[in-house]
Amino acid sequence: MATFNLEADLKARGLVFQQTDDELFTRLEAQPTSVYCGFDPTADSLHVGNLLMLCTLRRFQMAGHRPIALAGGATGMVGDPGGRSEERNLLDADQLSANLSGIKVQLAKFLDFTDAAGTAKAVQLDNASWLGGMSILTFLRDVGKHFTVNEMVAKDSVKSRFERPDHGISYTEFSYMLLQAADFLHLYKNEGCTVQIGGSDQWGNITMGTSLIRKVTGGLSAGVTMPLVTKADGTKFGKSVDGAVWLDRNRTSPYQLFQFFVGADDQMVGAYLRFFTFLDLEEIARLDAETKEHPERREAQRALAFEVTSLVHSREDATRAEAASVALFSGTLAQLDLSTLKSVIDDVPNSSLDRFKFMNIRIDVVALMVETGLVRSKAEARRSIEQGGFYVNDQRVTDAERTLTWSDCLYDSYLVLRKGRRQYHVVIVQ
RNA sequence: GGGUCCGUGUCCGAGUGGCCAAAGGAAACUGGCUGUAAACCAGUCGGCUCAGCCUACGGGGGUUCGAAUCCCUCCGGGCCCA
Repeated sequence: MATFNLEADLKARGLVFQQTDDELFTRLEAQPTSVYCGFDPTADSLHVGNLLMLCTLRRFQMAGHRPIALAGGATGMVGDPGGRSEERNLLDADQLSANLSGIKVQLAKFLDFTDAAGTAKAVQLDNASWLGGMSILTFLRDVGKHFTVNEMVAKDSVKSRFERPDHGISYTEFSYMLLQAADFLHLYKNEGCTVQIGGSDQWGNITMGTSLIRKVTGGLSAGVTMPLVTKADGTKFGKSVDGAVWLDRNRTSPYQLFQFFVGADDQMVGAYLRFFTFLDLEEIARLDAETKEHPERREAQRALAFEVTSLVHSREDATRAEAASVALFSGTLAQLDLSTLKSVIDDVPNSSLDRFKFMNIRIDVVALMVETGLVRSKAEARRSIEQGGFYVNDQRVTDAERTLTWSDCLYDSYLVLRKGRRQYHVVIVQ
């Protein structure tokens, strides 16, 4: 721990996008503090978009600081005006607490919430517990009074809304930055929290907080933002065929998570390794070189996928996901022995089919594709077949009218369906 | 409260009585080339019992042989005035 240099590590990894002042890391080195980062509790799971903050918070904890994962139970109802957000719905108490506990499990994979962490023991707080009961007058007097509308209007998040002629911004959303500033002030006063971290889109909100703290208490606080994670073409990171990539295994299986990262661009894989893994920098530099020399080996991507899957799920899950990937992408599916095939199935999207039913009738391929969820409609299924993009046990299906019988099964029990290059689904006949 | 403009497919955005399942762009999917990469090229991109039919242009109602397009009304949003 003592040897871990936070500033050097963060900067070497390209994690520091902006920082409020130059001395902040010096102060951090001299004195452990509490660091906070907000997470949106609108679902019971986080997604890969949250990964950067999770990892960064962990790096702070590694350096001896106390991470505070703030669930925006209150602010989550309001909505940050930055994105294309629409007015949020209020979460009811039951839903919120379910979400919080789901998220807590995931946070615990990255942060140490146990006493073993000593003074750096992580905590999860919900801002509804202080903002929820605050009266509007208290808020206006203690928070609103310290800001001019002029400066609020100048924030990028707000400005962009003004510039869109077809959409305005509600007063509620306009207030968001003040609520976040109030959070920081609360944490500063009650939790000894002097640093807030966030994505680069949070810069404006963070500086509102540091400035509120200065005005109210005269105290010094700071903020650090991380770069926006993108794909090589600059588009949004974190979407796959089925939408968001979740950290919850029931929403996105370890295999799917592994696959998501294995598909990383050559151009970005080095940055992702620095962001999302705890491999040391020499090892990452080695992988960079490997990518340059033998990109086709995808060694960096494999390492990335393995590390992230290990972090989010477990080492065992990562090993299994990797084995499943090797088996499916080795190109010799039909030659796989039964035990290998069996061991792979659980990790790949799968479904089962009743054996008796299957023995008596022929199964329409198109219908099967829809049932497995590989396609959303029969039309899409036909299209996929017409375009030569559908395979059963590695054999391209050329006829949309094709039906399957028991004899098409591998080892009398399995149908390995594939759409396109890499979307697999195993049907188990039992 | 008054005036005015707007609400189109996943998103952006044309269309202002028939030629509209609706231009164009983006995203996405598939194929080709590769390395489970990117770029590039090609195709696809509402659904179905698929040469036909159904559903769709904020909701509902109406005019018309015929409406995304016209009228009424409701909902939502922008701007201006009070």
